[in-house]
Amino acid sequence: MGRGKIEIKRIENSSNRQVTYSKRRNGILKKAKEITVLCDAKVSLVIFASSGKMHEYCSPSTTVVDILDKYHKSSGKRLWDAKHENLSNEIDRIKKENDSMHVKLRHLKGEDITSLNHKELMALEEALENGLSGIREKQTEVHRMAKKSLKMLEEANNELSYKLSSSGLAEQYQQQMTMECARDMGNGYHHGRDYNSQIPFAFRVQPIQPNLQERM
Amino acid sequence: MGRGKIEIKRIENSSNRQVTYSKRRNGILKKAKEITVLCDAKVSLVIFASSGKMHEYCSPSTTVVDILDKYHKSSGKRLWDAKHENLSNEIDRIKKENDSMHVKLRHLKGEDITSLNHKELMALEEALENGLSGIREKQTEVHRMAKKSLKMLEEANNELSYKLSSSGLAEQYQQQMTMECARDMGNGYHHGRDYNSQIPFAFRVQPIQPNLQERM
DNA sequence: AACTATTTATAAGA
DNA sequence: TTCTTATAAATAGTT
Repeated sequence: MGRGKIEIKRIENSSNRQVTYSKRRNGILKKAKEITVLCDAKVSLVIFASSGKMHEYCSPSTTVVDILDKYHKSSGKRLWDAKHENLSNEIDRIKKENDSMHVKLRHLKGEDITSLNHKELMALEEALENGLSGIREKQTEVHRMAKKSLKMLEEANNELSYKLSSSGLAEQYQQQMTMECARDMGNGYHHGRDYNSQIPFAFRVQPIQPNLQERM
Repeated sequence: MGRGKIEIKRIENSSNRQVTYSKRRNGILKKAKEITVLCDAKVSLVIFASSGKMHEYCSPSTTVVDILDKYHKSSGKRLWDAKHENLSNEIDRIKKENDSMHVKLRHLKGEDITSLNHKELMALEEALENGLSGIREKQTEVHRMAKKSLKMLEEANNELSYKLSSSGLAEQYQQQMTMECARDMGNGYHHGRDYNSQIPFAFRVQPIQPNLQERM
């Protein structure tokens, strides 16, 4: 429909193609609007030029999503499923990982080990021993730090007490108590006891290193 | 374009409307195909008649999903996000669970424990000790079962040997060796050794309980 | 569903 | 891009 008849095949001249695209695109959009009004139809039209630029039309009072939902139902073609598939696969993958970790955790806690064979039990035992030794090492270190910190506190307290006494406001009690506490703490690492619980609350002092308390 | 000009407004006569719909729908579909071929365009066209019947066109070598994916990116309109939200939320939830289990597993293996405080270390230690005792218990049990199974084998072997010898085909060697093996196994549970390795291969016999070997 | 008078879309040119 | 216009194509009303 124009000055000459054209064959329906790709227009090789790029600028002609662009012009024709623009005209025909407008034509289709117009037709889409018309059929919508004339015939009560619902239309979803999305056009991409080869350049990548997009135009769309969608009947008033609906959305592309609505149309596609209907499309989905009507065609039986699984529109969303393709998109969902990736997510679903990922969920499956993660769930599997999750389950296997769950099992491992339970095994490490000594639960559900009835189904394990000898080799697996040996591996578990070794893992647990390694874990335990690592943790005890860490605890020893924590204890060492606690002792060190206490020593520093003790010294600080001594100094303060000295200053207090020499300033005429002598107060021996606190210094004495602090020293007693430090002595008690010196007897090595008490497995399973809280150091803090061994110091009367009234004499607990903020550690010099900030946040040290949290790491105990 | 026809015998008379028409106003673009809803066609009230239902059968006229239906006829016009059918004609124009074909027109649009044809135009969509043409622009696809002529101009290298990608088109997704979905039309619903007021009756609910659907027609669609989609450029060759793509799918509606492809087009809509591009639409999605181009328009910035969140087409399936609503649909995906649930799945995405689930993924997030599971991933979090996953991460926390990962951390727990590493802790139980004695890794990444630098950030733990004293209380947490104590709890870990206890968990590991519990796990270890559970597993050692289990191993003891496995060992007991192995011994029992061996004893049964021994008896079976004795019986077989007896039958062999009394049938005139006396063969003492195997019986003797089997008894030696059993004696060696009687000295309690050897931590970290494989029972099977203590039995000369030639004299290993299928256990009476099926699959027992697997559970060792 | 076909026909056809008309309207509409658009190819080519400017 | 936009306008113009000759012509092809679409289609409204009819059969």
